Amino acid sequence: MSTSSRFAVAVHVLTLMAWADEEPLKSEQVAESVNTNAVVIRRMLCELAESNLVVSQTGSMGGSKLARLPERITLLDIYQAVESRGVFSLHRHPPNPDCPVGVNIGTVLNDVLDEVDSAVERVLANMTLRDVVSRLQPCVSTTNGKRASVMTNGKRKQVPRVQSVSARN
Amino acid sequence: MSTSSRFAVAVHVLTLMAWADEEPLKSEQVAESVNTNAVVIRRMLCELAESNLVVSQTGSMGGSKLARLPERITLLDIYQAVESRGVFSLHRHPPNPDCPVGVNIGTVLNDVLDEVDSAVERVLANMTLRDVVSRLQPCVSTTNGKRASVMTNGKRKQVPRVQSVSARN
DNA sequence: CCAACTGTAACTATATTTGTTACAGACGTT
DNA sequence: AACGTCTGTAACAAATATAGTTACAGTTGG
Repeated sequence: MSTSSRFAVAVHVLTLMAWADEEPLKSEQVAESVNTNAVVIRRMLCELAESNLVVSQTGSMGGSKLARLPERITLLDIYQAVESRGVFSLHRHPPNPDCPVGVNIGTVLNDVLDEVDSAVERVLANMTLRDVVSRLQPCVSTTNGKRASVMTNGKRKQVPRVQSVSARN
Repeated sequence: MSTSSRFAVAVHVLTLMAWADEEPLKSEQVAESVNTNAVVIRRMLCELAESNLVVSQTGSMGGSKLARLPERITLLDIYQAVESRGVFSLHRHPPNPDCPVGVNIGTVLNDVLDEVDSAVERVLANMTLRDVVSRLQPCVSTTNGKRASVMTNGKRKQVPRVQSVSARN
């Protein structure tokens, strides 16, 4: 149903910034981790900035970092920042108002879909960026007890853009 | 996020059949209420039939009706019949595996998205087609205490296909 | 002043859903 | 058995939405 990976990418981006602590990240660096174009990232960063989740600085030595601590950013904040519409859509064209069902199904469906949306939001409200970073930690190999840097600086091979193997895609 | 109205349409279609009781409906009648093409409806009916929610009969005097009573069809059944994928998608292209965040964010996100999906399913499992019909009733004007028929038989004007006014679209 | 950034517009590419036309096959009716 | 009315389905066109690209103005540190 969702054809959008905006939420996933937004969480990824902000997780990078939480990981980087206070150091501002350049859109180019972020794009390399997400494996997409830097403009796509900058567009998303603008939305996240509008919702006061990140602050960006223009100019040389610029970049973006979290606007507040990771424990104060919930996944609901992120969701609301980048996914405007609810989980489901109603009919593309309005049903026939001359049909007793068609004329009223929208009202009933809206109630149901609102319940669904609320349930989603409740789940997302219960997890913070900090939680995401914590869940990430055990997977990451560290050589010296300190975090590995977000990205190495050297040139890296482009990751091939094959279809993800995840069952979700 | 969801660009698909499949769930909404499926609920609409099945509600029509619940409303029509045992009388089989033709795809053309259903399409008129939904305000779309009959082939779109037939395609969906095939999916609903595969999930054993409706039974269809070919040939003259054919049509489709519910495979079981409305109180034994949950919205979750409908959702699973017509919406294959979860609520959110992961990255369109896999993240950079050379980045400590990129390599593991998918795993963490999958856990979160599974939680979201479960929450959605719990909500949908708690409502049946019968409930939808009940919620519909108070809105429908009946002239004699009996239900109005699903659609009048006469020619009707085509409903203009303007954008729905619902905030959800 | 220059180089390195962000912000943003305009456009293309890709993916997905929806709508349409066409037709084979099923099945009552006559 | 022929006919008209249905479903099932293929093949394709249109509409919509997301993602990716190029280009460039404006900001800022050095």
